[in-house]
Amino acid sequence: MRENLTSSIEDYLEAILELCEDQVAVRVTDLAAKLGVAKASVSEAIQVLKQHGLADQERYGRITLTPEGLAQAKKVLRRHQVLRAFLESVLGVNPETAEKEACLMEHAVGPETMQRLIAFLERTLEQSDLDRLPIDRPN
Amino acid sequence: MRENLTSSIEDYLEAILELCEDQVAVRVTDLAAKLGVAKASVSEAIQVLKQHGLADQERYGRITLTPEGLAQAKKVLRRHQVLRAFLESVLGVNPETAEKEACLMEHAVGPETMQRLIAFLERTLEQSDLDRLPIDRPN
DNA sequence: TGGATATGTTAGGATAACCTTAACACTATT
DNA sequence: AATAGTGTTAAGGTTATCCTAACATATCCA
Repeated sequence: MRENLTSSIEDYLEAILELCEDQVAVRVTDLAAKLGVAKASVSEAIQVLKQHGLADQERYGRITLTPEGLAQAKKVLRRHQVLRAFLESVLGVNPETAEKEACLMEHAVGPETMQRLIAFLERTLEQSDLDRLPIDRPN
Repeated sequence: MRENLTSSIEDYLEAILELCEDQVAVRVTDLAAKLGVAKASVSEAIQVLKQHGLADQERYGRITLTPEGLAQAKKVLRRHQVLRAFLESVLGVNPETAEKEACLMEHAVGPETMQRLIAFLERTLEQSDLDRLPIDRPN
């Protein structure tokens, strides 16, 4: 189950995590709305996540992440946030652009780069900026 | 002709430019070797580049870039180099990883980010590092 | 409790972007 | 002009997306 995920599947994973935060259980409908795709597309993607052991869902039920799926999702989300913070707070890129490009770049950076980028931000940014980055060390 | 290029097509463009540098004229065979694909795949990609007005090639002839194609290719190559320099010289990422990830990220960053990243490097890096970045201002 | 409404699944396709091999068409070299 | 190298084309495969429409289940409330 450790093959690489496609960008799109990583996006689904990330979206599930984001929805979890305020809604506990994630519904196909909400995911579809958030990602702007048909419910059928979500159902398909969930099958893929299940095959990878990253999500669970019983028939007609809500979607949850497995522990492994949660870990993966957090990594993706963190990559996103760290990249956005870099673009916005270090480079001064327009927030909208930063958001959009972080979304694309998040699928390209590996663990080494992430670790180093975080270290860089920690010695560069104000504490107030860092506080807005939920960087749980273990992930 | 100003639609977006796919990552793959940008890669072809970049490779053509790189081959141009030492070989003047670029052959299908060389491109195929460089990119690790069949010659047929190169022929196909060239058709796409032609449709976009980015490359010229007469039947059975060598490949050249149009002025527009050259400009585009330079942009892609520069994005690559700037990103690699950032990863390697600022973050200290392993050169091989930096190269690989720059290759993925180069398709994700827009002009604003590029401009700001270059400015950042200019105030951060040693002159000796900057010298190795062929940054023609106009592009 | 039994419809109405919302939600989720499945089947069937469409599209796009890749790639390949094999056969053929040129070109160039000797 | 024969050979070896180079480029093209045709035909097809794969994979990852997405969609619509029809159906299945669940939920809610009158």
